[in-house]
Amino acid sequence: MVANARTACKTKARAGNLAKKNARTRAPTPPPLQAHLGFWLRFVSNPVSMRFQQLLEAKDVSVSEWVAMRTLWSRNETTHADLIAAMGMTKGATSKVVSRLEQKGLAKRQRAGGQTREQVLVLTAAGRSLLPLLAALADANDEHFFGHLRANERRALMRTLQALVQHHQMKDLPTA
Amino acid sequence: MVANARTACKTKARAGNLAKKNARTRAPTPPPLQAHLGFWLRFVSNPVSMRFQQLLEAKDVSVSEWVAMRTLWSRNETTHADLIAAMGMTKGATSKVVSRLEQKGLAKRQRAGGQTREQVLVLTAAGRSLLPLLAALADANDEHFFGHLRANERRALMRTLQALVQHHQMKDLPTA
DNA sequence: TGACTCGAGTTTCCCTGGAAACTATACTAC
DNA sequence: GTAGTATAGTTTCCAGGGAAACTCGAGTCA
Repeated sequence: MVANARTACKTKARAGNLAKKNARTRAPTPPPLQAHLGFWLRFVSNPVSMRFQQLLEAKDVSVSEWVAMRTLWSRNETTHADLIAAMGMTKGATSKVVSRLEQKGLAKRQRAGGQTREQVLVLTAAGRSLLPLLAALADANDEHFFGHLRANERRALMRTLQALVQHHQMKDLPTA
Repeated sequence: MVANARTACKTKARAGNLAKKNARTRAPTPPPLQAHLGFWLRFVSNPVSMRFQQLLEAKDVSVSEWVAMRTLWSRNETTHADLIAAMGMTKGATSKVVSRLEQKGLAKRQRAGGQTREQVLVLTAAGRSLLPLLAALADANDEHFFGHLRANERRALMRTLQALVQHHQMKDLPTA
């Protein structure tokens, strides 16, 4: 119970009492992990991401680097702020991703025209030529996991997920 | 191109040539991130997990600790090996989770009967009394994200995800 | 019994991301 | 112009997980 005192310190006596009460009244067995949709989402999402990560590894690129590169590809000029918003990571983490891309020679930081302090980020030639390969890996990974679904099943799943994003106004890009 | 040499070193000239060819032939714009189901899965899964993580934080428990605790709850005797399999983490990471639980007084390592080196892991009284609270948070989180769906929509989503698990024989528990 | 091997669990090292402190540039007010 | 403030981006520190080295108890075979 020692360490639990630390636990309780945030929720104060209320939580402690509740816990005691639950123990005393023999609360029914709580629902299993598998009862939650969140569980299954992650259960599926994890291996999908992990496999993609392994595919990218052969090209010495991480998933977040891929996301950043694909984001830069779409736009002529991307500011660091844009990238932060697009990637849904903190600015610190984003900065580090850009630094890694720069080290690998796949992207460059550039000062915007009028000496502003904002940066413009662009893919290098190497980055642009590598990107289609990475995109192919992304396609292959999706195909591997979802290729056996019928077209309407895939659409249904995608629509469901998009509807959730819409409904909850989720805005962050998944990155890791 | 400097760092890219490093990239190419694994895939050798083949990849390099392919990249060059793609650049030369003006490959069509690769599909956007949003074209992939994997993307949407993670897009939804991430905030769900993150919100759950925040809920758990108030009880000073992490998601992986919750998974471990919920796993221990279900069984009378769980060996460390069982837990590793159930959590889908490496044994090193699992060991650390158990250590944290032990420090917090929520679980205990015990030697199995005959002096074997295998451990049996059990929740402490504190752990058992805390668990229903955590389970309630899991329920609340699921309700928050999926409560607005109709029962048949929820079932459809869950069945789809479970079918994917089945089809690909995914076995790892999501943990982070 | 003693040397060897096997394998359960721990520890160490490294990587990545978040939080927050920090730096430095640009803008505002005077 | 100069002081003060806001903010773009970087750096530092910390936590958690994977990989792999390591430790040590438990069998095996001579």
